[in-house]
Parts: sequence; C-alpha cells; structure tokens
Amino acid sequence: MKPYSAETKAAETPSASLRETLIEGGLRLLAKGAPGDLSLRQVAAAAGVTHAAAYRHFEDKNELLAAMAQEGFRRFYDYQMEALERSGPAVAARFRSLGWTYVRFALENPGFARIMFGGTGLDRRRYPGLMAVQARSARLLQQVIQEGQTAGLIAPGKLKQKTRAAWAIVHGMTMLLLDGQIPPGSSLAATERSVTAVIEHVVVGMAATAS
Amino acid sequence: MKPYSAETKAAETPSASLRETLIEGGLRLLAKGAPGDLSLRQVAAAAGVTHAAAYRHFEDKNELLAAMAQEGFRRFYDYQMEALERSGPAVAARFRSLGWTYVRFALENPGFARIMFGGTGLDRRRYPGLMAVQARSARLLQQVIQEGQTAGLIAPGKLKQKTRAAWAIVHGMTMLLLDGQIPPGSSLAATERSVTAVIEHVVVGMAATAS
DNA sequence: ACCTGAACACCGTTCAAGT
DNA sequence: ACCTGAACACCGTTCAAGT
Repeated sequence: MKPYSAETKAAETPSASLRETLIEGGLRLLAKGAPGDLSLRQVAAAAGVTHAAAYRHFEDKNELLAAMAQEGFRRFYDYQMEALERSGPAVAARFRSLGWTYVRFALENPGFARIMFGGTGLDRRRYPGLMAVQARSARLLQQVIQEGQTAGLIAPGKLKQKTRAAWAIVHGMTMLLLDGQIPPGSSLAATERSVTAVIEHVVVGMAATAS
Repeated sequence: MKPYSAETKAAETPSASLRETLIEGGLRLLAKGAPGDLSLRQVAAAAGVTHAAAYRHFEDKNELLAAMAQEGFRRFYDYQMEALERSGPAVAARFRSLGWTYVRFALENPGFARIMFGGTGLDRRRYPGLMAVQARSARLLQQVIQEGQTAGLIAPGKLKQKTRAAWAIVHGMTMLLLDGQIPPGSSLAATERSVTAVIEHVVVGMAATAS
C-alpha cells in the first residue's frame, strides 16, 4: 500500500525536520476547522508520513497540540507588540489595545485560540515551553498596568490581582464570543467598540479600587 | 453475545424512560472524569443498553450533552437562588454572592461546568431548551445589577453592557481556574476571597462608569 | 415502538519489522 | 535514527433485523 503517495507533495519543506512540518501542517489544518476535529492521523497524512511516524517526534497527541499552541503564542506576542506600538504612550489606550488584541486574535484564529487560551483540556503544567511563552505575553499586560500605576491612573498595589482581573474579563469576553454565547457585533469595528466598552469597567475599577 | 448482562443492574430506575436514565447516567459518569473522555457508548453501557439504543432518544451525542447541560442549569439555578437567599438584601453582597456561586459551582462540578459554560464546541443555538434555562440564570444576574441601579449604587443605563461585563469577568475567572491557568487558593475560602477581590473591580467600575 | 447485532469509517497508541 | 505496516482497543453513526 502507498496510502499517502498522492499527498507526499504536500510536504513542501523537505529540509525542515518532520517535527516542524507536523506543527505547521497542524496549524494549517487547525485554521480550517475546530480543534476537536483535528486528528493526529490527518496531520501526519498532510505531512506525507504514516501516523506512527509522529510518535518519533512527540510523545503523544497532546505534546503536538502543546507545540502548536507554543507557536501560536509566538505569533500572538507579535500581535501584542504591534498593538502596543500602534497605540502610542497613553496608558489607557495601551491597555484597551492589549485587551482588544486578545479578543481579535481569537476571533481571527478560533482554532488557534482554543488550544492556546484553553478549553481543550490540555494540561499546560506538563509543557514548560508553552508556559514560558504564555507568561511572556501575560507580562506585557502586567507591565502596562504597572505603567498606569506609575502614571497615577491606576490605584497602587495589588498588581497581581489587578492583572488577574484584567485578564479574566478579556479572557471571559473572548471565550463567550468564541462559543457564540455573546453574539459578535455587526462588524469587526462594532465588536471592538462593544469589547472595549466592557473592558472599560475594569479600567475604571482599577483606577478607583483602594490598594 | 450478552455484552451488558453484568451491568444491567446499573439501570436501577426501570420506571423512568431510557432518555432520563441516559441523562442521569451521563451526569454520574461526568462527575468522575473530563467531558472529553465521556463516550456515548459508556453512557449506554452504564444504562444497561446497547449504544445504538441511545439514538432512539437523541439525534446524536451532542443532543445528549445538551440535555445533560440543561439539567445542569436547572441545578445551577437552585445554587443561585440559595446564594441570593443567604446573602440578604444588600445589593453588593448579592452581586458578589452570585459571582462566587458561578465559580464555586464550576469548581465543585468541573465536568458539568464544561458542558454548561462552554468550551466543548457545543452549538447552543441548536438547543432552545438549553438556551432557555441558561437565559433564566443570566436574568438573575441582570436583576441584581438593576437593583443596584435602583438603589443608586450602580450608574444608570447600559444594563445589558454592565451585565455582560460582570458575566465576562466571572466567566473568565471560572475558565482560567478550571483550566489550571490560575492556581486555586489554598482553601475554598481563600479562593473565594481571591475571586471576590477580582469581581470587586467590576463592582467599582460599574458604580463609577457614566451612563 | 424500541432495542440488538453487525457493520462502517474513523480515532490514539504501540511495536515488530524494514532501511 | 527514522519510518512503515499491522495490530489493538476504542470511538460515533447507521441500519437491517428482531420482539
């Protein structure tokens, strides 16, 4: 049997190791479909190899998903940096921009967002590399809040708790939108207005909360 | 073959229809394991019937999950009502209590929470019964916020947006805790303090936000 | 009307065997 | 060292057949 002979051409980067090919192929499949429908066998077939070959590079399917999520956070970090550059030095604008970037990234890459931001039952504690890139993104948010404190726009103290509150509301909005529990706006701009209006409650809350 | 003869005794409610037996059996299995590991075949076996029998009562597995989630919201509503009764008439206390109930229910029933609150990829729009019981729970939150507006503790107007902000932050905290992205407190009481402190940011934000 | 038995097209994971 | 072929133990879904 030559089950994959027709797909062999799909592996267009023979120089890259199979590991990278599987990750990138997985991301391409994830872009067009829910992560629940993504199978290791499909990913292997798209890479032009037998499914058993994947086990030379990943301990199991979850490790492949974790590697994909890790690559996702690398791209997300670029989103965040770009957003911060575009929004200028004003702290409130930087904060809103960071929050909206979280939501926008998820809406533009739903499958991606599911494996990165949660809900797939992936135990992140088992993947230090994934936790590291996620922590790097989280640190950006914490820094902006700290800037707000330095500028006197946000009450001092309890930085971790404030970061958590900001994260929670943005994460919550994101998941509810991804799930269709909150309907998206009639346009991306409308969704942005709606989301930033919700985020604003936490901005005001952080400004007023006594330390 | 008599593959289920040993388990037949597990269906201890022969008077109830198989539909109810499957739902309750599914909930019992869900209590001890992630929803991703829950199979229709297991549920059928626990009920003492062949897996094909389930298709007489549900169009597919998702419809069974939706029915389970619907039953979950019925129980959650009781949690909410009890919480409101315990917290007395003060609006701020009622609000905090409602938020903490959402989180506590999820921590006590993680599998339950996943199929109810989202992340399993279940398309709720296909299940009006599920949407109805969920809307009933959401209305409780909206009513408390409205009480706050009447009492002058929350800025008037934009009730829907304020409800959404409160929902988002509580939902976000819940999902992050369920996912292990935010570590739980050293005790349930510690988690409650941490969660209510985060929720407080939105309380303050809603009080100050101009309508 | 309701359930069984058997089949179909998939899964993730393992492992001896090839090169 | 890396991949294949084949097997194992599962899935969800369908359908003719039984009662």
